[in-house]
Amino acid sequence: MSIEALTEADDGPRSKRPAILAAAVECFGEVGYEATKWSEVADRVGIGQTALYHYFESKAHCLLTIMRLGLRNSDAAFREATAGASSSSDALRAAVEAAYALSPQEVQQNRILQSNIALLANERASRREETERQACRELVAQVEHNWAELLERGMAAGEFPRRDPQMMARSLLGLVVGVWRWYRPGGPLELRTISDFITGCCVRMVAGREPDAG
Amino acid sequence: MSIEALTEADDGPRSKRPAILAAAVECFGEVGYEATKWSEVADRVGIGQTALYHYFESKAHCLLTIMRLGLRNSDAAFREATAGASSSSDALRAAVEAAYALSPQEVQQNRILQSNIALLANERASRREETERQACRELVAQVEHNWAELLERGMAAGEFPRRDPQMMARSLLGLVVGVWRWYRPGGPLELRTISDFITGCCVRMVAGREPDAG
DNA sequence: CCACCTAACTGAGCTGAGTTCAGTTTGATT
DNA sequence: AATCAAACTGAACTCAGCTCAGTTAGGTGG
Repeated sequence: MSIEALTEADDGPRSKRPAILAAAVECFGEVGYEATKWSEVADRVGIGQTALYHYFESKAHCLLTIMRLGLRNSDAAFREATAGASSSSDALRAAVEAAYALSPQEVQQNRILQSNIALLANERASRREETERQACRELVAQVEHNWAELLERGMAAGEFPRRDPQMMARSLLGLVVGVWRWYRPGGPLELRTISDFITGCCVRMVAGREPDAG
Repeated sequence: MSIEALTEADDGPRSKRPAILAAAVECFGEVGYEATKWSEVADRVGIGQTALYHYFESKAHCLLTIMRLGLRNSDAAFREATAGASSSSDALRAAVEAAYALSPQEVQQNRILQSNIALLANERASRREETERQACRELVAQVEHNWAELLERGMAAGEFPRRDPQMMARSLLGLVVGVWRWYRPGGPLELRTISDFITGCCVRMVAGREPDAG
């Protein structure tokens, strides 16, 4: 199992942090955060339940970490995908395609992020959880900002009609990430097909003029 | 507080079911399902914690009921809104507008539905919870079907370009309900403004042709 | 080889929200 | 007033998340 998307710089060589995160992504993705027993994660990693607390303050702290890393990856993928685009329209296509260029594990990570996004709304009691939550909120704002900036450039260049960039960014994001609510790896639809379809929707939404009424 | 959207036929005159549902909508909407204490709901209604179990088998059963009633209302609102439309384009606009013609309490209900939609994926252990879950799944399918049918008619009539109706329906729904992830009553944006904006997005997505590349 | 240190880990037990249960109250009906 | 069902309660149980005091594993300096 790939653990690149779940590793951070400050993990020592003996650390089981990435392994715990990977196991948690599996569990949370399969049966949901609430329904997974924290001890089940420990079993999959092959350690006692209490060893988890050497790495994470709580089950919620683990979830928030997964969410932050997912957001970090999304942010990085957007930047990389749009860096070399010659037009805003190309950048838009590249950004949407990048959002779906994911391994099955990363898909799970995004589904988890999407399912538990409401967790970011309210303050957390413990220090470390709150720190992760704040980091997530900043990354969400950053991702929204990335899309809004792309839109603003396209509008300034005359490629896109002028519309509220923030609301448009949120709408695009809603459209793009809404897919994780129903897509399942190995399901009837290929991710490539979905990606092309959604790209078309985004382009029409952003670049399209109002069609004639009727 | 309005309790129309939370009442069912088989509630007796002394029943506190609607009151419990209303209190639960408040709590679940404010701090989230997981973070609300079941006893807090009892306190708001003014009954002991155990009295809740006279009406609901569990906290999850209550949540699933809230979700089912929200879906029932969405389904009904769609039918009512689109019944008298003269064209598919008008029906589309009416359907989107109807999705946002909600009281603050119904907005909360939709936010709860959206936040906990993943709960419908996995089987429930207890009978009554599983019954509610199945009902929710059928209503979700029904709502998707409503939108897909609207799109198919528009395509058949030549109003909309031909595209996969189911994927388009899901995309529209993702766009429409995605708003509940960031909208808050009393926030900077009026629901009316959002409604108009999203309507435009939906129309361009569905009726728009691919704009010229560039 | 040993002393030492820190990261990694464990078993036993605590905590509290969700839940069960046996029994009581309330209110309508006859 | 007697009766019955719906509505309700207090005490106790469950069990997943979590705490804590103490142990093991692996690496480093003497």
